Order: sequence, then C-alpha cells, then structure tokens
Amino acid sequence: MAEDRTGGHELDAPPWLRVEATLMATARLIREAYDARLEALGLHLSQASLLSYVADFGPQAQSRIAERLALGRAATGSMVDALEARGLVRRLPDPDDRRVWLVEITPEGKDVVAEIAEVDQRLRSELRAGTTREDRQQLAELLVRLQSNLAALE
Amino acid sequence: MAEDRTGGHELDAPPWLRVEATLMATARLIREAYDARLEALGLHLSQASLLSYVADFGPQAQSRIAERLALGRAATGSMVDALEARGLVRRLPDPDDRRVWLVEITPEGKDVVAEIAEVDQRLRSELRAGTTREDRQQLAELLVRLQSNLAALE
DNA sequence: CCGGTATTGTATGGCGCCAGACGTTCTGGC
DNA sequence: GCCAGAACGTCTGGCGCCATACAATACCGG
Repeated sequence: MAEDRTGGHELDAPPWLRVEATLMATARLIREAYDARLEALGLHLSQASLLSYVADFGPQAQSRIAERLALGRAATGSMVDALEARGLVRRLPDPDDRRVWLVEITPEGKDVVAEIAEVDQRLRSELRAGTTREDRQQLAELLVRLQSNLAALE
Repeated sequence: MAEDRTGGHELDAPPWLRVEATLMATARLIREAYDARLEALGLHLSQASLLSYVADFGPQAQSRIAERLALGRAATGSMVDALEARGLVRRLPDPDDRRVWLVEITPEGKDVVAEIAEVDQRLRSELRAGTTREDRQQLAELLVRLQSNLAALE
C-alpha cells in the first residue's frame, strides 16, 4: 500500500499518522468482512461477540458485558434489546441487585453461536494466509501493550 | 489463537472473535487519543491525516484522497468542506478536468500541519513504550498482509 | 460527431457508537 | 435508620462514516 511513489523521498517513510490510519482502515475492513458473513444470521460483529461472550461465561450483567467488549453501556443495552427481540438472549432479574439485568443465552441463541463459530473459523483461516502463528501472537501482545499505554495516558 | 478449542475451560480464553474485537477497540482508543490531542487544533484524526497528505503530496483530487485514506468520497468531501471553511485548505479547479477539485494546502494549513506533526510525534513516543522497532515493523507488515487478504476475499 | 458508459463530487438517509443527563437502586459513614 | 454518593440501565442528541442516488463532465467505439 504505502508505496509513496515520491521517487527519491524516504525509503519507507512512516509518514506520521499513516500507520494509525492503516490500523483503523484494517479494523474497519475486518468488521465489514465479518458483517458481510454474519448478515445471513441477521447480526453484526458486535452482536456476535456479545452472544459468544454470554454463551461462554453464562448470565452476565450488561455493565460487565459492556466493559468486556469495550463498548458503552447504552450501546450494549440496545444490542441486548435487539438480540432479545430475536429470542437469542433473555433478560433475567438479578436476585441480589434489582438494578441489574442478567443477560442469558437461550437455546436458540446457542444454535446461532455455533454458526457464528463456524463463520469465524472460516474467515480467520482466510485472513491468516501468509502469516505465522508468531506474527499473530505478537500482534495480540502488541495490541495489549498499546491498550495499556493508551489507558495510562489519560 | 483459534485452536484453543475449549480443551476444558480456558483460563483466559481468547475466544473466537475476541482478537478482532480487541483490534477494533484499540483502533478506537487510538483515534480517541488523537482526537483529544488534536481538539486544541479544532480537528480530528481523519482531518489531520487529510491535511498531512495534501501537505506532503501537493494538490490532489478528492477521489485520490479518499482512496488513499480509505474513506468514502462523500466523507472526504465534507471533510474538505470543513477544512476549507477554516482556511486550511483551498479548492482549485483542475484545468484538465472540470469535474474535479484539486485540494491544496494553504499557508495557514501548513502551520497547522507542523503542529499536527508535533502532536503526532509526542503521542507516538508515548504509545511506543515497551515495544521494539521490530514489533512495530511487524505490525505494519501484518496489517498490510491482512488488508491484501481482505481485498482478496470479496 | 454522437451515443453509451465510466468517473467526479454532492446530497440524503441510515447505522453503529458515544457522552451526558436521568430515574432507580445499592452502599457506606454517621 | 438515614442520607450522600456510587453504580446500573435507559434515553436523547450528536458524530463519523457509509451506500445509494444524482447531475455534471469525461472518455471511447461507432
């Protein structure tokens, strides 16, 4: 991509914001790829992540879900609305705290999660082409590092 | 990352879509960090990128800018509107094609670009804490690879 | 030169998400 | 017990961006 054809400029100029922009663009492309493949299931990446999360970890409060998915509480709430309307998820009152809803996966939701996992695995293997396991592991670590640096900034 | 296959339970399972979600969340955090620091200049990351781009490469058609920044033409157009309203950028008619506007940086724009570069360099050095040059280079390469894989999918 | 097609920039409507304000409920110091 | 403050979930408004449709202009085969 960045073959800044500036003839005799920098060799591989890391032109300022370019790397960040690339990261963001890649993230968007990935989301679009997932969204396209999840469209048949009637949901998009964030919803699929939410569903997988409650499937894995059992009934969870919305705040915790929001925190885990790095989303806002409002967005999480409306996503739960949508998933609930489709019967993939159910809201249970928390017996110990009347403010919170525990979001639980339904049997229908579990079926969908299985399909999501398939979609995910297929797409992942396509994306992995030409990359090594170490590459990906290092990417994951770098992302974590970046996040902690970002958190330390504020 | 994907082959954790629920051997029983994982301790810190990186289940399925989690890595992608992390990527997206990181991208968003980075954008927010930039936006916060660029707020004093009255612009956000995409506008700053646009400005830097036309500063580096001279007058460019909006479509080329959009393509280079991985944005839509409409979004690019309204960003140019905003930058033009602030006098940071100017629209010149292309003498060879009456459909296109050539977007050119103004002297005031150049001043702002210098400030952007400063902000960028400072934030970059903060983000780099605890990462090596190889890490970052590998990240850049991996992103390129991912993008090309994504492009090949459609 | 003429017609169809591609391309440029713009306008419109929609989507995902956030930030702030709000009512409700829990919690800890007095 | 009681009351200030924190936490949960919801609502509203806004932002950045996209997809689509559109008019104007360019390109190309007859």
